[in-house]
Amino acid sequence: MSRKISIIVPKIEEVKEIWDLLTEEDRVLLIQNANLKHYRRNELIHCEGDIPTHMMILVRGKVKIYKNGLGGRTQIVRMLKPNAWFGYRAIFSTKSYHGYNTNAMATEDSSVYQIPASTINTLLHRNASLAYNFIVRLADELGASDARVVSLTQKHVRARLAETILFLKDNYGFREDGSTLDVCLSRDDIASLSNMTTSNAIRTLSGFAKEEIIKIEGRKIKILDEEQLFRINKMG
Amino acid sequence: MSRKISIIVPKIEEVKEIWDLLTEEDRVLLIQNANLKHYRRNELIHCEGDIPTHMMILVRGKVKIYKNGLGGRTQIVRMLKPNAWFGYRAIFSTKSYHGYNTNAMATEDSSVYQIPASTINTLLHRNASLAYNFIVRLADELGASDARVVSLTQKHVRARLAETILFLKDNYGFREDGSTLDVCLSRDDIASLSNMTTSNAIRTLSGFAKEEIIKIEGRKIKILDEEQLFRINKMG
DNA sequence: CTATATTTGTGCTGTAAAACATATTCTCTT
DNA sequence: AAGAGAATATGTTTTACAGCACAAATATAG
Repeated sequence: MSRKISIIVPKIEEVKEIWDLLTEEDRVLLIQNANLKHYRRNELIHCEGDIPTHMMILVRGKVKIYKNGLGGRTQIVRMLKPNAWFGYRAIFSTKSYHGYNTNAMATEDSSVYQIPASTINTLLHRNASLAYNFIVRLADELGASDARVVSLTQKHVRARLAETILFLKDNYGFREDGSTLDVCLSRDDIASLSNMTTSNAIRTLSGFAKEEIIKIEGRKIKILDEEQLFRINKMG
Repeated sequence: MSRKISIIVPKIEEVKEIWDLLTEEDRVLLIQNANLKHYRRNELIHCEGDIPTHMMILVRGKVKIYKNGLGGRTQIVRMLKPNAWFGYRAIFSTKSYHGYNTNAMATEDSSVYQIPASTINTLLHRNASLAYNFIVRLADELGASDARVVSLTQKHVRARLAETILFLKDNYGFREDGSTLDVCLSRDDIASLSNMTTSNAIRTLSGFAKEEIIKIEGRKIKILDEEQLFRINKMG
């Protein structure tokens, strides 16, 4: 049974990160072409191999970007929060003739503006500030990705999990209580973020709980001792 | 004792990848500001923490970009060949107030054009084609970096080493004989590329040699059975 | 041209984390 | 509300690979 629910999302004009960079002419083009889409939790937004036709701006919800690895193992490469742009890397890459090389899935109900690749390319070629903004975004993401290579290959499970928890805190922040992460992920997703098996994510997580570094209540994670998480992240 | 040796490098005008995108005015600015520098084998070009002041274009030699990981372990994140641009990510990133987060070292005698960050920023803000070119480069590198995360974390040593050998072949190609890699790296560098210990790189490399997949002669690697390398890279 | 350091090559040992096995609890669907 | 299928939890076994020790071969310097 489907029930009508009113979903509140910002208008494209309210997505300051992009709007403020545009000229009047650009804005008209964007409004004419931006298209809002809604996704439910666990719905796939795009898939490895799909031909990228749109850039997307997440305006509500949370999205995971992940790759399918060997033997069904998946690796989350990015986690998005509202106002994040995504799906644009594949548009630009010379190496994307085989389509996206990541999957995007809503980890909670989400809304997304879709902007055709052609519109983006038009805007980029006539708006240097926008182009520069893309360069900065890509540079940041590349820096993060390079850093991830080292963390995920060299750190031990405890350090990797601590890093994941701290990342989730930095990215999504806390709820009203000031200590519970404002994001709910399955143990499996936490494992994919931290490059470990689900068993190990569960085990290590409950280890942290026993040491009173965190408190777990279902999928809610409350940080009790952030200092200690820093230490584990650094020292192992 | 220093002996004068004439080093042959292309003029900045001959670096087509950038020159062709520039207007007459841009070209004047570039020539006025580009500065050629030479580095000997194993010389450090920039270092983690250094404040990035220049973008660089490698015009002769080979350079490794690497990160210092835990306990002295290093991780090579990119290997450059002539005409590669580097050092530009750190210029753009909003997260680089602590300087570069990678090191760059010449793995053989190399020459590099240095272009001040200010010059690059001026060019980017008035030349949309150049900006777009940067976007494409960054998008490609980001795609490669994301792929690397999965390869290095999920594949086994044999597969990782096979991937490294195939990468070196794609990146640097063969010598005149059509089968010897046109690049000489220490076992240590091969290990850093493949995320394994030096011992394991040596062991696995001589394993491949025993299986007649490759032939090793000091640091020279000759590919005997590329098909088999593909298979090992894919299947493990 | 020695002397010292670095790189390369092998074997052995220990261990972190994957793989597997099995409950138990949660959460969808009908 | 009941039953099926996920997701969570925890213990046991296995193994891939790091870590170490040491020898031989190269490279570098004095």
